[in-house]
Amino acid sequence: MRKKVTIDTIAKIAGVSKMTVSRVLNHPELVSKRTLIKVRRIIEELGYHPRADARTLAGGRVKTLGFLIKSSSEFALPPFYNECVLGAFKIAKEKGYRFIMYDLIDETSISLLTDHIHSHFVEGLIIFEGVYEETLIKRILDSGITVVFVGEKIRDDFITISSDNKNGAREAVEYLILKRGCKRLIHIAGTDDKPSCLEREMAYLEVVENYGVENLGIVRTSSTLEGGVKAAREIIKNGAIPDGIFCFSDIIAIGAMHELMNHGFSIPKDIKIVGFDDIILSRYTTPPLTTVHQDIAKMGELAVLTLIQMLDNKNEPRQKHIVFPTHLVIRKSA
Amino acid sequence: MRKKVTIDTIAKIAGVSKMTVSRVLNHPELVSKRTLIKVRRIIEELGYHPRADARTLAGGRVKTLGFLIKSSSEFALPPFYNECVLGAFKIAKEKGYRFIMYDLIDETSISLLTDHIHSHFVEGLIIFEGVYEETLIKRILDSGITVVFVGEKIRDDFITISSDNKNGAREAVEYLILKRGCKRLIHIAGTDDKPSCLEREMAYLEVVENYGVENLGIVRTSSTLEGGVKAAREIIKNGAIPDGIFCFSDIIAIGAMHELMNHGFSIPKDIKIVGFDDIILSRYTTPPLTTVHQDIAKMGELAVLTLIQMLDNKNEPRQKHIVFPTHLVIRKSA
DNA sequence: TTGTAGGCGTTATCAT
DNA sequence: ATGATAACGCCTACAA
Repeated sequence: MRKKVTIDTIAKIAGVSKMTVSRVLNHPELVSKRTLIKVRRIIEELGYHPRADARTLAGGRVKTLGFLIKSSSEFALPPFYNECVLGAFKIAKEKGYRFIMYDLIDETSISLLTDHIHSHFVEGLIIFEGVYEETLIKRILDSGITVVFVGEKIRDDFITISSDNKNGAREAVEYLILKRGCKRLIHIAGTDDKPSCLEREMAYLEVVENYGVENLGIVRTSSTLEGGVKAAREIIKNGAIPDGIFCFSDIIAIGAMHELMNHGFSIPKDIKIVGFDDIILSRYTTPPLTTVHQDIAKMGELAVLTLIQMLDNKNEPRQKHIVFPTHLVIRKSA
Repeated sequence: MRKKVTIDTIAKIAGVSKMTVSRVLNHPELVSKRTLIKVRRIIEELGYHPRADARTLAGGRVKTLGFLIKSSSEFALPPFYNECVLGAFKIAKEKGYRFIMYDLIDETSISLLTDHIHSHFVEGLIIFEGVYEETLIKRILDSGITVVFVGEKIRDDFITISSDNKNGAREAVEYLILKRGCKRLIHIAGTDDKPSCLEREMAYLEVVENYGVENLGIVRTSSTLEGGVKAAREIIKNGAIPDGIFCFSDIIAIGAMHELMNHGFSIPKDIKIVGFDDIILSRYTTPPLTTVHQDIAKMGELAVLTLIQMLDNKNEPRQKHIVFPTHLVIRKSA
């Protein structure tokens, strides 16, 4: 292991002060062409890397964004986040920002985030749906770090980017009733009291009532494959078999569909199923899933764009709350 | 935003030196009970968080592990990693270590990792299968950071934890031939030249030759759902329809199965399909996927255990290369 | 058990 | 265009 090379090493060899080296790194436009080239060559030769900790301690920037998610028992990165993260990452990279995903599943994990916030190792945060405990959010906001919420409109006073849960759910249930002739419906709902859960559930209830269709009930379950399986079992056990099911999420729908078919039900012949999210996987199930499409990737992209704008210009966008439209994607499950 | 509180703030209020505060944080056993309580209370009251950057700069530890992965076009965290990461995270948490996932998909992303390495923001690295460019690995190893490789035995001189690709693949293909009576086989292989690809492919070739069964060919594709779809299309286009397919990975198998069924083939009736990995998803497809099980979660757990042992005791485990057994899980696709 | 001094590597600020 | 100096917040080493 060769000896450590610091900014001083470079400065000495180049015959300049370390400030000049620092400038080469951070404000090359303030350095003369000749020294710039010389210093850069030496940096290259010695494989010098500035220490980010010394840098942040001294007040420098790191151009790093944080993404707050919450893992499930099945997925370190639950599928719902996937495309949002993918979209966000794409834009971040384009803008020269790096990113870290912070899983907020427990205190150990959270301490990493708080460490990084206080060290200024992250400059801005995107808080995804699913992370919404009041106390945790409060702790984060108290640090004063710049923040954008994605997926849920849970705070009036901060930027949020969400999608039109109500209309999406409405369209799905109406499709089941009007186009597929369903008469006995069930909604598999989430377990949380976050807006997305509530709004989709409410829309379901409204539509069912509107059209005078029978509501066999609402089954609550966690948004996992296994959650879907359990919900399906419960439905089967109860004995009141619906001809249509509207699920809170695709991942639930996939689990439920699997279990239902396992028990000999044919989909969509016996039971029609509609999901919500339109995750990538939904195109590859058998039958492919009919679902409410959210443009999750675009939401991620916009979130990053907004965040970077706030960071670079230190101003807020005029519109605090953006709501993306949704639309039904009809495949084979309903 | 309240004024920033540093170790000095606490020290002054507590009427002690900042070293005592530092000790309270890092070596509480060296501090008298009374001061300990007093200082802790003040820390709590003011919500003081030590700055991790100042800490690492001064030589402190952060107890953070890094997980090196590579995203795909479809997944920010490809399913293959999922359970390994889940297992690794579990143990890390138990041991009081935090973790960061580093996606090494491009230079911007990589720069984050190198920043963190040089700042000592990560103490040890787990390098997963899929990250294996010579130059990149070399760069990482040159930094001198402690490392464990998981999924591939790509380096003789470092710790690796991998699974028995050869036997797994052999068992899968033999099952297809011996138990399911397949006579015309195809292997959908990966595109990389990493050991797992090579070994599975080689085993396929050997078994096919051994039993004098017809090898319709090897189709290469990327390990994504879409890759599986493309491979299936190619097979269909070529016109030589196999009665059995052995896939490099489950994710490929799921994509291929989907496309094949799309084209009217019945699985397993017309074509039998076997995957590799046994990712969670494989239990939920229709039909559920027959596949070679790797104990990915356990590999992740052991990797972390090993890494922490190396970090804490500064010694290497006696056995440098661990190979986990695999076994065939028979479900419905073959 | 506690305190003092010094340094970790970088950047901001003010000079020149 | 470049340099000197101080400061960032914490920890190690040594001293009391």
